[in-house]
Amino acid sequence: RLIQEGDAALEEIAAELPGDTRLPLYQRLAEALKSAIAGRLWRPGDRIPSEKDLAARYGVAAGTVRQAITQLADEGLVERRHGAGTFVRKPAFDASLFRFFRFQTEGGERRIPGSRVLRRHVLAAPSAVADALGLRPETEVISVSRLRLIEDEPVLAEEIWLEYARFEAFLGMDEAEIGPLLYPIYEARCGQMVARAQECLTVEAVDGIYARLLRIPAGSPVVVIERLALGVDGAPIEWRRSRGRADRFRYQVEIH
Amino acid sequence: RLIQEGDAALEEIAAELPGDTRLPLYQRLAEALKSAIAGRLWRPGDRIPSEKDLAARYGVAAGTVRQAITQLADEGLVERRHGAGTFVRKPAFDASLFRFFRFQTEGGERRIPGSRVLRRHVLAAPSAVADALGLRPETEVISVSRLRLIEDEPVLAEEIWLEYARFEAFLGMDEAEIGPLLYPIYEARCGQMVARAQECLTVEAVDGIYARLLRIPAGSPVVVIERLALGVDGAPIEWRRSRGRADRFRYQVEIH
DNA sequence: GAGTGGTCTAGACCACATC
DNA sequence: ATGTGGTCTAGACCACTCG
Repeated sequence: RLIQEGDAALEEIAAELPGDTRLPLYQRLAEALKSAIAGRLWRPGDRIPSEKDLAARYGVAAGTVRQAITQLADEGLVERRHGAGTFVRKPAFDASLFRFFRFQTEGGERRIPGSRVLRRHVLAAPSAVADALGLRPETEVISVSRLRLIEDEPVLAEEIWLEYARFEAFLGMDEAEIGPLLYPIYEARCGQMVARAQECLTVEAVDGIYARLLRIPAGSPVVVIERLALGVDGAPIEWRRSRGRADRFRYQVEIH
Repeated sequence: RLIQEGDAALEEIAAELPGDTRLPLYQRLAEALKSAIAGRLWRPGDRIPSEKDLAARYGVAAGTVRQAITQLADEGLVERRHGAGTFVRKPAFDASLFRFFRFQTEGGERRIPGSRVLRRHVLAAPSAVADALGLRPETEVISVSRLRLIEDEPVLAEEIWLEYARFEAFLGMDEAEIGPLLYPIYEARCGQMVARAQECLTVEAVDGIYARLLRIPAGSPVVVIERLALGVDGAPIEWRRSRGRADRFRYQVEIH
């Protein structure tokens, strides 16, 4: 069957997929699949329907489904396994931040630092925070202070900002319930799934408060990492500023 | 320069696809296209033959050519322009390094810093250099010291290492001929084309020599950028270590 | 208008994972 | 043995660029 402008059959099929009909089919399909993941219809670890199934369900060619899934795979939302199926990926961003640092734990293995939440409270968003999170000024936000340690040695001091309306459940949690990784908690308790993040790295001289937290002399250089975590739909979820000792910083990039 | 029918360069390419027959067709085709770029049959800025042409010349389906070119595009070797053609990209890595730094030139515009070559000489490769460049120990290499400045203010001190056998021509150049960007020179004078690079960033306290070059107090923090530049075939071409003031450092990443 | 890349279809066969 | 993703073909039409 040939597809032509004004084809009645196409109109019918296209109506099943949401979004601007002028957009390519595979992009609208990709959006539909993302919604299914964002809406937790398909959860991390799940196998999604086969490409053939999806093609039949949406009434498109297998190649089109393939193109849509390729986009999800490129964005890291999904993982293909030859012969087995396509699976929703479990995000693990907290671990990725620590690729930036070398924490010599005797053997030099990579470990997820422990976490100590120092403070959680609610306040009207400072303008920088409202800006980053895309909120109206004065929206209520949660501020979290947190120290991360390896073998009782502080390696990173973090301030974390969350929209109160979305993260009220986090505020109610007992401190003992909060493990070293926050994103699984966001997902389980608050229904907020982090899909990707942007980070900005700079170097500063550390001030008194953070010097004390990190147990280094005031004025020592620290690497500052500002992170904006985004949901599957691209909306900001969390804004975070972390400080770590510059003398342990190490970061690798590929340039293309 | 356009690649045209009857072009000698094109004739040479039209042949059987080399490589392991067990590999997917599109990968062997991608390799063949890369060779044409590495061998400078198609040069930066050139338009390569159309997908249809390539399909006909290699006797494969258009979709297979498309898949191969997609791979080159993903690797940044080539750029597609809808309706116009597919073009070999001109690499511009020297500029990309300077995205890491903010150089406030009054108006805040982005500028390529000037270059002052301080020293060029030949010696037996130190083991770290031989390692990085994949050379046998004691191979002769060229060491280059270089300072980069904006409005007469030093912003970056670089040490650069090149294999003597490949870069003899560079050593013979007059200092006045050497502009701020080295990679175009490598390409024009030495036939060495940089396709991509790996960088590793750390923070150090600056020692006396570099402090003097950068005109900052000894012991100030500097960001150290180690770069390994690779050719189209993935072989190491240049190893470089640059030092810049930490207080002007700024770097942004997307995490997926 | 001619030529280019971009989207989409339909179907074949293969390599791999799982049962 | 069955079903999955991976490769490949052949051809249609669309959207865009350029002379």
